[in-house]
Amino acid sequence: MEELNTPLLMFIAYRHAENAIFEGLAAAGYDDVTLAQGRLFARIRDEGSRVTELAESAQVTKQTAGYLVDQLVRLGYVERVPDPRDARARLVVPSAKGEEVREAAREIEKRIEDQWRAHLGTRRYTALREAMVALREVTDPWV
Amino acid sequence: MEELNTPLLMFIAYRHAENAIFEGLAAAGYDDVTLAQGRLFARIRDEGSRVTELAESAQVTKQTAGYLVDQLVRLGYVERVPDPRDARARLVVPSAKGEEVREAAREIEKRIEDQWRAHLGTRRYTALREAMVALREVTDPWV
DNA sequence: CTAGAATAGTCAGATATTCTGACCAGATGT
DNA sequence: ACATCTGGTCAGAATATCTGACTATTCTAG
Repeated sequence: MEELNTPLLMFIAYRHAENAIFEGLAAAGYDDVTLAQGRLFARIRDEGSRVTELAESAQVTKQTAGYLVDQLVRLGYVERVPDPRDARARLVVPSAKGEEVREAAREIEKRIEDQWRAHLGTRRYTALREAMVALREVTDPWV
Repeated sequence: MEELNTPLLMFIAYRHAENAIFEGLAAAGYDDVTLAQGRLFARIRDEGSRVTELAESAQVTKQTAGYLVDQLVRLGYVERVPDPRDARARLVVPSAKGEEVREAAREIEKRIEDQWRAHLGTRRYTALREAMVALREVTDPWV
């Protein structure tokens, strides 16, 4: 096994989890969502998110974000509701079906983390997670 | 700051590094490569890689990989040479210009890892890296 | 050694994703 | 109240990606 750089190692692990979640959801019947739609969907906060927020957090243009939200609306996973705090804005919130998906995704995600914890041992896994949280301070402009 | 799941934390860090490298290369004059091309390019091994290998490692179809390699050839970053071991196959190898880019990218990547190490402290950073390498055993089908 | 299966890669055509530029309506600051 | 900023959309183009079909070469089991 070659010596890969650290960011790439992180990407490998991330993508593994993403694949597992995507495939798990498809197996559970949620097979009409594409990866791009799913990535955006995963960014929606519980209270709902604005299109602009989603665009920033997923690092796409707001046009792209809007386009993907349209499709999620059509598929019945989210709804657009007015944002009471700003008449220009609308909040993208998960529908009932969307909440089901979120729950299912969280379930799978939890299984993956459990697998990782089992593989590394609780001590190392906790340290890893803690280090990733700390790293976010220098890697996430949205903190 | 909310509690993000571990895979997403990894993605955030990865993308930060990817952005920095992409922007750094653009600033150094390599501004004609797209992200998709760059991602594929980053997978090319020193000895050269086959299109099929690149496709597998980047998780795209071989058609897509071939399409991106075509563009990299046209931009002068890689060449296709016959694979002496298999007359069906051709190896994608970096050109002289491609080697320059690789070197520049490695340079930036190193600076990022140095920054991370400085932020976490050598002890935690080393532990993080070591954990990521170990994690690869359960997340990378290509190990 | 040879037929059949597998592998490396390409061509063609369709779909999905993403971008740039222009624009509107509501909010904010002086 | 005027200019500016912000949230979002519309239109059109470029990029990336896929599925399906195909050729050429290699591998494998008789």
